Amino acid sequence: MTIKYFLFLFILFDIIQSYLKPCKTFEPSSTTWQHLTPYEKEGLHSLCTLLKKLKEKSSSPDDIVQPLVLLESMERLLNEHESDNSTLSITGHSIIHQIDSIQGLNNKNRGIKRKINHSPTNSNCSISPNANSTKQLQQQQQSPMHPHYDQHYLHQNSHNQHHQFQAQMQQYQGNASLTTNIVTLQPCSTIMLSQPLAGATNPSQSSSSSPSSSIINYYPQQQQQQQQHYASMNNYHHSHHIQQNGVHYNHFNQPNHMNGTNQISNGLHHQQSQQQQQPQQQLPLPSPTSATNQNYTDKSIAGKDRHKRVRCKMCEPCTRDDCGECVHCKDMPKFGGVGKMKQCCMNKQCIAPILPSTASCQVCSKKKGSRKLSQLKAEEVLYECERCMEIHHLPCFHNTHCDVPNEGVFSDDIPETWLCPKCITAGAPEPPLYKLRPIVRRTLVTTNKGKNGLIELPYIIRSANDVLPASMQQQQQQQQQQQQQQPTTNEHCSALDLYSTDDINQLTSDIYDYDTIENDAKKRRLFAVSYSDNDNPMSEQLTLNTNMDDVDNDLYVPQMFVV
DNA sequence: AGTAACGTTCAC
DNA sequence: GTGAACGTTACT
Ligand SMILES: [Zn+2]
Ligand SMILES: [Zn+2]
Ligand SMILES: [Zn+2]
Ligand SMILES: [Zn+2]
Repeated sequence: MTIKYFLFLFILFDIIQSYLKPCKTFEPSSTTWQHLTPYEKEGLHSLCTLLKKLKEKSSSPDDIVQPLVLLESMERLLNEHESDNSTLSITGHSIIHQIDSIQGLNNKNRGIKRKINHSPTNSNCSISPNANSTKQLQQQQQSPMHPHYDQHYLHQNSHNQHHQFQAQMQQYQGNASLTTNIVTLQPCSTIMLSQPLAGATNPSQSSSSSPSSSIINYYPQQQQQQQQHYASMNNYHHSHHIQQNGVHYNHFNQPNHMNGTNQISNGLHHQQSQQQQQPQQQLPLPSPTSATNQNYTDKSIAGKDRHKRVRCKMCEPCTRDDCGECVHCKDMPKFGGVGKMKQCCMNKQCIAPILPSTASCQVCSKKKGSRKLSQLKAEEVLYECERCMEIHHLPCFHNTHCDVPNEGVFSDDIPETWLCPKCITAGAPEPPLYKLRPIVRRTLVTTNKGKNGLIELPYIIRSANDVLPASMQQQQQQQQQQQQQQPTTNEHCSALDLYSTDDINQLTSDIYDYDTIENDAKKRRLFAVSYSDNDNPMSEQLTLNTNMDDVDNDLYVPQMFVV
């Protein structure tokens, strides 16, 4: 016991000695004076007392070579740090959350400044650039600061951290030519480095666009509550049942509220939608009425009605490894990033996104489950409508919508996707690409399908005499089928024909491994065509039962099905 | 519970 | 129009 005890003591002494050594050369007035925390002082004090006692008993540990000297230095340290300000010592709280510019370096303030809940109790303290009053700092923690420090953020509860921050900033100001790096490693320590961490960033160069800012914080700011507005796509169907002939279309009230995916947006953005009835019109009209943001917020829709698509894990990109080089990889913790972007590696974007196993039929509520597509019987396959986003088993759909005259049309590009008879009947206009799910849109873009990957409305667009007798419909279906097999005018064009050179450049510029993806897409198209050539799909459809187990066919819904 | 990453929101 | 951020969903 005693041995352990002394060993412990010795280690403590050692640590304290080495820790305090650098401080001896500074005066308390120096800006680099290291203030001790109350705990350090308390511990030092008790150690000091203990060593004194031991010495009086002449039983000081053998491992302490010069107990007297040690005792002296400890006492001196205690004296020197008598008046230390504990608020300037290490507090365990990170004081800097985002600093991109120091003294005009890297002035650009990047990243999102989320709109803060404007409640006065909000404790976030992004610093307002034009706030000059320091009173508010004490009143609320909305921390305005010296204007010089705008674009910098403090954490909450930062009255004392404010001092810390200023103390550190003073060092910068005092050493205009010297670049000192503050690295907040974790909430309990802030370490000052005299050189940049990675690479030898020349301080004199850092006024340029060097991405490595002088202060690096590995701990992001306390996360603000992000109020997400899920104007669920399922909003769409709420009025759907009401109107049979009218066209429901999501119109755009918020042209600036768009949907981006990190780095892979290809210029197509998803807009917030609101349902609107547009009787007998094909084209969406922007609503003249001003809808507020609240119109888009429907928290009742949260949760189960929100479903997403997931990667198939079987296509070629899905089987790749994280490249470790793209922005998303670099953001991942496993590659040393902080994990803010939370996106899949750009090199392994799925080209056949599927419904998740949790997706369920809107009629019978049965879940898809973890079975592969090829293991399901045809009537067990769930299909999501490309436009209304509803998910149904085909039998369930027809059981509940027997009044809907048209037949569904299936996508040959996106698994488990169709254009439901309701939407066909309603003549829902083709959604712009940016209204698709990012993962779906990406697939269409990377396979060079673009808008041609969208399912076309079969009848209504073509002829004015829409209402056809059932037999005629049957005929037309067959025609459609044929047209699909012998590609339609649209598909007839090679993908390159469909885009201007500029478009191609636009498309290709963002695609990481474009050639590979394009080859995959070609293979897929070939496969789809060959499949539908073999049999007469028309006669097979209803009894199909997806007996394609010998082919690895999980990813690809064959060409056009007619239900 | 922990991790991956999708979809929405927002700043620029 | 574009990309970062981040809440949320899906998977393990
Ligand atoms: Zn990557
Ligand atoms: Zn995939
Ligand atoms: Zn069902
Ligand atoms: Zn639909």
